[in-house]
Amino acid sequence: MTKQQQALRNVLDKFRHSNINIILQCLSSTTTTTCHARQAHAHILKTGLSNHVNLTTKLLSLYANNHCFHEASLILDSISDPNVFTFSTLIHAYSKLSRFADALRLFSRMISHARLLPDAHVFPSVFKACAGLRAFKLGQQVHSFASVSGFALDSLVQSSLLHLYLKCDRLRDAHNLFDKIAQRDVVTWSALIASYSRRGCIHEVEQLFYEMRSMGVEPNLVSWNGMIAGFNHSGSYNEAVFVFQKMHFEGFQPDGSSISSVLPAIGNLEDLVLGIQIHGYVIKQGFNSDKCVVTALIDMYGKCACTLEMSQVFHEINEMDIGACNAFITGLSRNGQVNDALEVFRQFKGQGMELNVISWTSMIGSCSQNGKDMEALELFREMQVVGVKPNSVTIPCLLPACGNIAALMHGKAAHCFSLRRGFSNDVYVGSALIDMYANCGKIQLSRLCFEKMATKNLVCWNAIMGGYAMHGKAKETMETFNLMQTNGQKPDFISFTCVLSACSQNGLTEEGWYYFNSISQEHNMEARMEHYACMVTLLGRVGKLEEAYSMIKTMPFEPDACVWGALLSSCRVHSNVTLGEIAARELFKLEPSNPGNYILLSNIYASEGKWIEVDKVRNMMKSLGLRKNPGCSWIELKNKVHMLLAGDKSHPQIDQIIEKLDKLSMEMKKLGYCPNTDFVLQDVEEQEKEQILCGHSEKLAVVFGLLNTSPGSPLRVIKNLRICGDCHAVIKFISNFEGREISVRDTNRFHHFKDGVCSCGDYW
DNA sequence: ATAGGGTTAG
Repeated sequence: MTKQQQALRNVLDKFRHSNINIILQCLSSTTTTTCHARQAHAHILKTGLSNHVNLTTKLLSLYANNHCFHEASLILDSISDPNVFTFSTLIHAYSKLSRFADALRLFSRMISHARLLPDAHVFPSVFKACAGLRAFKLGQQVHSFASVSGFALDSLVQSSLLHLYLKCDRLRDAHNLFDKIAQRDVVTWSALIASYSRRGCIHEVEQLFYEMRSMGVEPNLVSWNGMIAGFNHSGSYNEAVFVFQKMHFEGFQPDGSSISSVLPAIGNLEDLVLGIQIHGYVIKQGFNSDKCVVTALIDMYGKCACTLEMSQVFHEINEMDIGACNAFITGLSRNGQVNDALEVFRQFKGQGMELNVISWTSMIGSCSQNGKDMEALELFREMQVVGVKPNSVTIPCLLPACGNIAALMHGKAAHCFSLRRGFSNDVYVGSALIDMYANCGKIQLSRLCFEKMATKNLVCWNAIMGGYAMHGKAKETMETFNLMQTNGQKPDFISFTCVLSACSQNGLTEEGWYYFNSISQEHNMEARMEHYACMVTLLGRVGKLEEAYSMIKTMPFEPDACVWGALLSSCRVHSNVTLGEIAARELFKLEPSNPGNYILLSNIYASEGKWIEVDKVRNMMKSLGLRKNPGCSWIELKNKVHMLLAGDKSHPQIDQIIEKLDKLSMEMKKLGYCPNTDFVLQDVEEQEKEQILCGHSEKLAVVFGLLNTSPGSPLRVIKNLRICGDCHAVIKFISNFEGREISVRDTNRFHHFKDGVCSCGDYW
């Protein structure tokens, strides 16, 4: 080869080199596919430039960023003399694509086998890998190594170490480090803001935001987004929307992150108008391919009860995403379509969709909130069979299902599971356990759980008080109520409902008035509907019907069916026709098709011998098509029941009751009627009722199961059976009612009672 | 080649 030829070759090489270099540079700044990487690779091989480290490093990066880690590591191995650049590139790619263990392995290979001294640039990727694996100790070792290598004060190293601390929940260490960092730029500040915002510490977020401004660091889009997310996590939805608008006003164009942070807030505020505006913006800006944005949109429409719009957004998705599916499932069950949700869930599963812990948890939660308790238990089992690990959120979703059907063994199993997995200190898990044990009739175990909890928040205190109240333990409820305040925990409206409910069940008028008045006088809060309802029940129970009525009249809001129902059932007990008529009239307006109200009124008339009025109510029911209800024919039957029960009213025994019921139902059947459970126990005192029920739950379930009852009655029985703690009886009982309709309001009332929120009404 | 942000379950 002549010198000229050699020179020409060099020029050509250089030309090719810069050519490929330009191509690779272009590729690295755009979205590429594996195909691009292969073409570039072929080009490099053809031109014989594969010994140029800078070119192969770029190629390696191209492969790695397209998830072709096998090719990338082959290239690394093929380079005879790899430098820090090459290693860093691959480490960075591993970290970026969440292959944290691979990143750390390669880092270790670089410093031990290749004996290369890293520069400061590689540390952010390594710390990110440690953070991703929550490997705090390993991170500290890497930090020591960085310090020995002379990078201790490098701002890159410090910032990424801060990130590691934050990800590993070392907030205090992070703050100390933050104070030491000399050059705090917008990235450092934003990292801290984001970390506090994830925890919902909105005061810290606000403070940091304004502190950074006063230090002359102007917040960027990421800082703003962190602030929006912070308000969102802390439940300050109005503020989240306000900050979003303010950010826009200050000239920042919201990006996908801003949208997905603000949409949940809009959904929680049910501000559909704003939600639709944001949807428009999403379409205009082309964010509808962003998975988080789409998920947040589905969630928002679900929260605004727009199921059609929600389905539309969901079905327009090109590439299915588990987040969107989960939001869709929850959206359906949130809007009372739990059967559809279950069907969709099964479909996803059948299609081989990889359901995650959120999918299973939300489905379990939907079932246990909608009376599908057995399904919830089955799903919990199934998720573990397919290898999805339940987490600390799954347990509080599952436990209500155990409580609803008094499935004590399942509840205990979930409790043990929580202990093993270390969830038992979680306040949500603890409160759900307290609630579950109370529902299964094991109030002592509730108490034990409560006492074992290291930290107690308002929810825990309310849970134990609700348990006591449910078991009619007024003394314990009041003691706990006082204790929570000496422990510095302020009561909320639920706490008051618990204590008032306990007072009302036990007829403690004086105490009831004291707590009721203290709501506004001592605690500067306003009494809510349920508090008034408790008071009406209490006054009604002790026979102060006029006082109860004047309470209703002076209520600052329109009384609901629970309040009038409480008055009506008291009127039944104390045979007050005048007030009974008033209450019934209101109830007929509020719930025209609830037969229970008509029955109660006719009960009152009958007890006063007003047979003409009884007939009128009966005709009213007939004209409304409520004929089928067994209560219609109650007068003839009631006398028979009373005759039958008269003999041993003081201490009735279950066997005798069953016997009488048998006789009764035969009599009734002869007359062409079915007995109503309300007959059986209506004149028995509460305390006695529990005595009767206790220990005889199964028999009772069988008896009641045979009866054709009004909608309220099965709920009453379920409650009593739950307090007996007899799972089998409850299940048997529920299965008797499968397919029969229990109205939504009844179910709500039932749930209200369960939460200790409502003690009123004619059912309990 | 270089750090920071978002969604869905209580």
